[in-house]
Formats: sequence, structure tokens, C-alpha cells
Amino acid sequence: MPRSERHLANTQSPAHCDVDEAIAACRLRGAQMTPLRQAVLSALWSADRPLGAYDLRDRLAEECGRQIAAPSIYRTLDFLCEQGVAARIESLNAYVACVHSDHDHACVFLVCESCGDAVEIENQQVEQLINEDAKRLGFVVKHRVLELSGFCAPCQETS
Amino acid sequence: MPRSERHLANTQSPAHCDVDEAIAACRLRGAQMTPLRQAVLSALWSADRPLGAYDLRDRLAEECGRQIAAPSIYRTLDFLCEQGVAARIESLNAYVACVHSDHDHACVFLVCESCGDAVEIENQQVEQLINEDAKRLGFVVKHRVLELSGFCAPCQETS
DNA sequence: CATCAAACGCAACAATATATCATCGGTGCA
DNA sequence: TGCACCGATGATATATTGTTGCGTTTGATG
Ligand SMILES: [Zn+2]
Ligand SMILES: [Zn+2]
Ligand SMILES: [Zn+2]
Ligand SMILES: [Zn+2]
Repeated sequence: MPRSERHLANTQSPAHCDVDEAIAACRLRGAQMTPLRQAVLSALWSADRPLGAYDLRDRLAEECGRQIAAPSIYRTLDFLCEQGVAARIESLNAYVACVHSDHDHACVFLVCESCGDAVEIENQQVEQLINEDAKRLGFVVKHRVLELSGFCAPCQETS
Repeated sequence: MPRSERHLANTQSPAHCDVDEAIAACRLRGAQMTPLRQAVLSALWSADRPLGAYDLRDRLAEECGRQIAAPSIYRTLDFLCEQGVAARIESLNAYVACVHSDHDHACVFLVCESCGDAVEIENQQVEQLINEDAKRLGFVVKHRVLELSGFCAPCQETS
């Protein structure tokens, strides 16, 4: 199931957006949504799992007919992550479209070791607890990496 | 301040161990604590920041007089992480000695973007909340990646 | 149109991680 | 003793991921 339909099955997070909304939101913030940036974001939305930078390059190559160089891919991904419409999953060296890009939040990913898919959830209580810890230590948080790896429900049945 | 003295300054986590205790604990579990494994773990304990696999290789080279190949380093680090006496920080591609290896827990790291150091804390409430989320979705958690990047207290004063 | 900054292309490179096979040393056993 | 076995390590090559530097193009703006 591609990311664009995934929210139908996710009971955790009521607020969602789609790729067009994400693009519109970036434009509203004054960001340049170039063809490449839109193409990369679309590719992430239509993927059924997190994509590495080089996966993305190959997928775009098929669509565009030409090879886009690695630096362009990385720059584009950096941009999309800064805009909050995509996110990097550190434990996979891969990227996904954020399904909650209509509001500020810390993405939490459940990454299945069997099927490779990553589901995004949100938990404001966790965010708050972590912020309190950081504050107590005088640590100013700029970015949060919250990833759980394991086995998703469908993959457990088949084992 | 190397990791081996760090606990004196950490008000968060009362329970701590040192490198010798960690080695002893592995032995009790029946794990083979070879010279290489002990050397790598000691290097992590005496480091004042997370070390990449190749950093470790270079440090060990100075001590041992010979180059240890990358695969050996990675195998050793995998072993130490499985034993719970070290941990990988995904957002840095680097490794640290775990300061709470005397009991099971999810490591939480506060990673400073300025000085590069990572302080480990523990938060059982966060662990529990995350486990509940996972359970609700039928997801079986095998591993948790909880990392906050930002700026530590000392580094804020100097900016 | 002229100007300027941001985005992009391109080539080379660096850093991180893995695959594969050979070797070594202890353990158990004929 | 001689030998098969197994886990740990060594060694080489290679794969994957990410970056730097620099020149060119693009597009917004006046
Ligand atoms: Zn998100
Ligand atoms: Zn799965
Ligand atoms: Zn720990
Ligand atoms: Zn710092």
C-alpha cells in the first residue's frame, strides 16, 4: 500500500495531508517548489517503503529519462526534510514522506525488519517527556530521532 | 571528560557500571571476551565522544601497533551492542559505551551538534509509552533508536 | 533587459559498511 | 595422537552512502 493510501489504515493519527497539500504548504511558506523537488516528493508518496537516496535516483531516472546526480538528490531531500514534508529514517539511511506535515511534530517510525516498511505515528506525550528531560539537563533540542524496529502485525502472522 | 568519569556529572541515572564490570557481565553470560573485544570496549570507555568504526580502527592501530581491518571492527561492535555494553548512535554513524549496561533499558542519547559529545540518559516512562503505542498497532519491538540532537548546556554559553 | 541568488549538473572523492574466503586456536572425540 | 568442528579473526575486494568544489542554468525581481 503506497503512502498516499496508508492513512486509511492508521488509527493513531487523525490529521493527514497528501502530496498536493504538502506542496501547497511549502509554497505558502515562500519555498520554491521546483519540478525536481515535486518529483522527489511524489516518488516518496507513491513508494510503499522508505527509499534510499540512490533508490530515488533510479526511480526518477525511469520517469524523467535522465540520471539525476547524487548531490541533487541529497540537496532535494535536505530541502524536503527542512520543510517538514519528508523525513529521514536514520536507522535505514532512507527517506519517507511525512504524513503529518500539516503541523509541527516529532515523527515516530515503526520500522519492520521483515517487510522493510515504516509506519509513522505521533505521540505528544513522548515528545513532552523528552523535552522535559532535555530541559532539566539544559540541553536545547533541535531534532528528534525516534525509531522502533521490529515486526509489524502482518509480518508476524506469516512467520 | 571521558565516559569513565562521566557518571559523576550525570544526575539522571543513578545506576552505572564501568568497563571492568561490563566485561565481567559479558563473561557471566558465557560470551567470549577476547582481547580485541576488550580493547574496543576500553577504547569506547576512554573516548570523550562517540567514535566511528574507522576512528576506532585508528585508535587501536596506535595502541596495538598494527591495523585491524574494518570488518573485524564492525563484527566486534556488533557483538558489543548485542551484549548491551555498547550502543550505536544512528544519527552519527558512531558508537559509545553504554553507561547502564548492568540492566536492560532503551538508551536515549542527547547529541550535541557543537562539541559532538553524546550523553546517555534513560527514561522508563518514554519506553513504556512507546511500547504501548507499538502494542496497540500489533508491532513487536526489537530495538529502539531514541536520539535528540541539539546543543548541550556548556556549548550554549560559548555561543 | 540586467542583475542576483538559488537551484542544478557534473566530476571526483570520501566515508561507511559488507561480502567472501583464508587462517588460527581451542574443544571434543575416534 | 590425529582429526573434524566451530567461533573468532585476518585479508582483500567491493558495495553503499554521502560530500565537496565549481561552473552553469534558471527564475524572480526591478
Ligand atoms: Zn512526521
Ligand atoms: Zn512487516
Ligand atoms: Zn544504555
Ligand atoms: Zn556541546
